[in-house]
Amino acid sequence: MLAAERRDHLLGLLAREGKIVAKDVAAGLGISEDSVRRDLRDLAAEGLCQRVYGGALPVSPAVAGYAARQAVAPDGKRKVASVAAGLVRPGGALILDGGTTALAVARALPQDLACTVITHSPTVAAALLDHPQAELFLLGGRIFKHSAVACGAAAVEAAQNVSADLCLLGVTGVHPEAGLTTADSEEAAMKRALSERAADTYILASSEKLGTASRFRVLPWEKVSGLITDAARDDAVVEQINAIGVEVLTAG
Amino acid sequence: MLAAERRDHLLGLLAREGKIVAKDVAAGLGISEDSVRRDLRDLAAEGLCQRVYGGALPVSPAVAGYAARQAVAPDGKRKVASVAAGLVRPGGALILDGGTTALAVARALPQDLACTVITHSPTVAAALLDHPQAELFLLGGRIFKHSAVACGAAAVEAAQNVSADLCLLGVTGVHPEAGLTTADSEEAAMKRALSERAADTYILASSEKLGTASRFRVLPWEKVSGLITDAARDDAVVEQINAIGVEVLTAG
DNA sequence: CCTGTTCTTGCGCGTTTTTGCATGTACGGT
DNA sequence: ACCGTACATGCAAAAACGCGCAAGAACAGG
Repeated sequence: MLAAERRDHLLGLLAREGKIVAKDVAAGLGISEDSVRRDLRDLAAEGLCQRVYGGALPVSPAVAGYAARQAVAPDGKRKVASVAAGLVRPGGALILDGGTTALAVARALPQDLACTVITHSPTVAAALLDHPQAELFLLGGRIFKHSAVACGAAAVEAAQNVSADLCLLGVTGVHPEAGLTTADSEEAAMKRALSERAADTYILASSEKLGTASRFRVLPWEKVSGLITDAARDDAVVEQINAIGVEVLTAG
Repeated sequence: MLAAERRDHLLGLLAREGKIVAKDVAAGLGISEDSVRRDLRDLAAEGLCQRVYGGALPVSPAVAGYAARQAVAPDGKRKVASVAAGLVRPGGALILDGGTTALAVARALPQDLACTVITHSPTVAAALLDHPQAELFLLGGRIFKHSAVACGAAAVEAAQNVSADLCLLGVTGVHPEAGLTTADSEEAAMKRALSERAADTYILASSEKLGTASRFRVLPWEKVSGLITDAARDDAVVEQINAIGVEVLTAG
């Protein structure tokens, strides 16, 4: 049994049955549970499955979690969102990323703020429908369920036709050396495209993202105007980022 | 039964039935009530449910979802949506309009239907995020707030790049002579553009729309494959439309 | 063909997580 | 106010996990 063959088998099983129990697979294939666990760990690192105690589940449950997650914005994200919302000038144009933090920003925008918001996230767009003064522009494309945003060639192309004063990006990894990273390459490309269409780019990073890195790089620090976080001003990672020359806005 | 799987099951149950009774679930799954209680406590800690004596409730009526929200949708629209959802073939491609009736269709689509849905409505897109098998394509453009859909030149242009088997359109006026009409010219143009990209176009029309006409024409009857309504089969307007040669699907 | 290296795989071992049960406490209906 | 039920907590057994290690296979280069 080839290793790659085994991984395919696991993915097939996952798609067919909706779950994987490490013990059963090991017994069925006559290999050790360790190998199964190792494979599962690798697949999870590539975002192809979700590792859970006892086996693995498809990544899609993460989507179900998304709808539920957006109901309650953790305190950290709310603080970050509030600071970010303060950066938006009346009459200005804002490019707003997708994800839970960006959604929190949308909700934190003053109800009667007159500005233009450009987004590739249907949930962000839906959240801004009740801002009567806000002009909304939606970037279309194939929707990546994982994070509920439009990505891919069509979305990047659509982004080329807009420009703005400010771009607020969410990422999954913020690291002094690795820069800004995210788990999906398409998403990374999309965020890059958005950033290039704005005069200034600020990163939304609740404290748990600091010091971590994901697989795909979004931007190097040079392309970023600032970082918005709820971490303490004397946090080790915050100080390192400050030393690079990036403005850090802390939400105490 | 994996622990994570059990938690998903609980969340699903919560969304479907609007409540969880710890005892029943424990009996149904053949596990101890303690495990159920522990799971509920964890979910509550993450803000995914509200713990109550005896079980749990959704964190907010909005998340309760589906069962509750659909009850909010007027009965007529729900019936129309249900019939419309039945027209969608597995593996097929559907162009879905915006508006409350189209949103009801999105919610009426089977959770695990594998199909492609193209829409210019961020709310429809958001509603379909939890359909793991559905491929979603969003048409971008300037958002018209009153109906919450992308319209205008960019949106029409984006629509030119897609095609589908079926297009489901909502309108505000359905009249035997005036044809299909709506209140906004941009929206009318957008609906026209969508209709042209699909092999078949069906109109979603709850009974109160029948016999009325709005300012801007969307389509003449010749361009329409059928009408889906909750009006009676022997309704005067329905019979007139039938006489024109348009298929009328009634949702008894 | 031989050798050193790298990668994979299975196993042992200590650690962590889960789970059902028992106990005492808090709650809600009657 | 009382009684049954639901609850939290502590506990111990079992399962799952991660890590390090060593044997073996595959591989590259001389």
